Amino acid sequence: MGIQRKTKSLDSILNAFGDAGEALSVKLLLQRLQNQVNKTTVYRLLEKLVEDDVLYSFVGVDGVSWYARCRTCSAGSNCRSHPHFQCVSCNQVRCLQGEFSFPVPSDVRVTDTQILMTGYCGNC
Amino acid sequence: MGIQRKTKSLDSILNAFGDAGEALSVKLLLQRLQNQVNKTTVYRLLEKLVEDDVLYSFVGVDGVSWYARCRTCSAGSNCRSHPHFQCVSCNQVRCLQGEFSFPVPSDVRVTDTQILMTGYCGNC
DNA sequence: CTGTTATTGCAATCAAGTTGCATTAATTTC
DNA sequence: GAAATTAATGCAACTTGATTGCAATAACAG
Repeated sequence: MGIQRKTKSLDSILNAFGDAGEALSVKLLLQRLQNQVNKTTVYRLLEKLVEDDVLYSFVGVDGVSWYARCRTCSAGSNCRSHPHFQCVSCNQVRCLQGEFSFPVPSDVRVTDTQILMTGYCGNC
Repeated sequence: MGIQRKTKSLDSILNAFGDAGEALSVKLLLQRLQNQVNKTTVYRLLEKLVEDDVLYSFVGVDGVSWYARCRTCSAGSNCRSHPHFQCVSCNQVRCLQGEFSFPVPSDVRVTDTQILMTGYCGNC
């Protein structure tokens, strides 16, 4: 159903993401919000924001979901399918640019592609 | 530390995977083993088998781990980095072949790449 | 066969994520 | 601006995938 009302929680969450295109997990987000917003509310708002294409989400190596607002993708384009890098040491996630295409079997219909590279970031 | 003793549980698990290169989650595996092997044991053996490069693992769309023995990759090669397809309807996972390469930022060191395509399989 | 120690099973626990429900607060209508 | 409507919130309880401690069991080396 998407976002319908402009609330304080919504504002806090969007602010937390900033403009850097940084990816956040719910855990990180809650820390950053200093638990001023309830966990359940965060999950629900994130879900709606993804639905509204304001954020997109993907699953990290550890099975945890990450959320980000992509600065390089315009509203309509499918920003769910660009590659991400996650550091196995500090867990930080970074969005990467990049074009790609894959050979796909004829009997499957692909709607989404996730590319997750893992390794060590510059600091680790 | 890897596998050190040949046990019944180990045998059952390896049999469950068969030679088809099919990917299994712990849940599926336990069903297939009809719970003859303890959940904890399954997790521990899977971990060791991945360590020994007998199996490899990756994370599905829902954050659940999947395990598979790849028939197309030889022992030494990095079979962790080939693409997978997961059906969003029946959740089945299929290993795909395919070459790929991506531009990577210079300050990160990539050790692993996961490519997960999602959509609808032939049956769904 | 016996001793060593890897492996196993169980119960308890952890963490991510979800749900039901009563309360609160945006927004609409007048 | 006040009242009514209903989306959004917070809390507690719960679900599920995965992990851990520990005592019992079973590979296997000698």
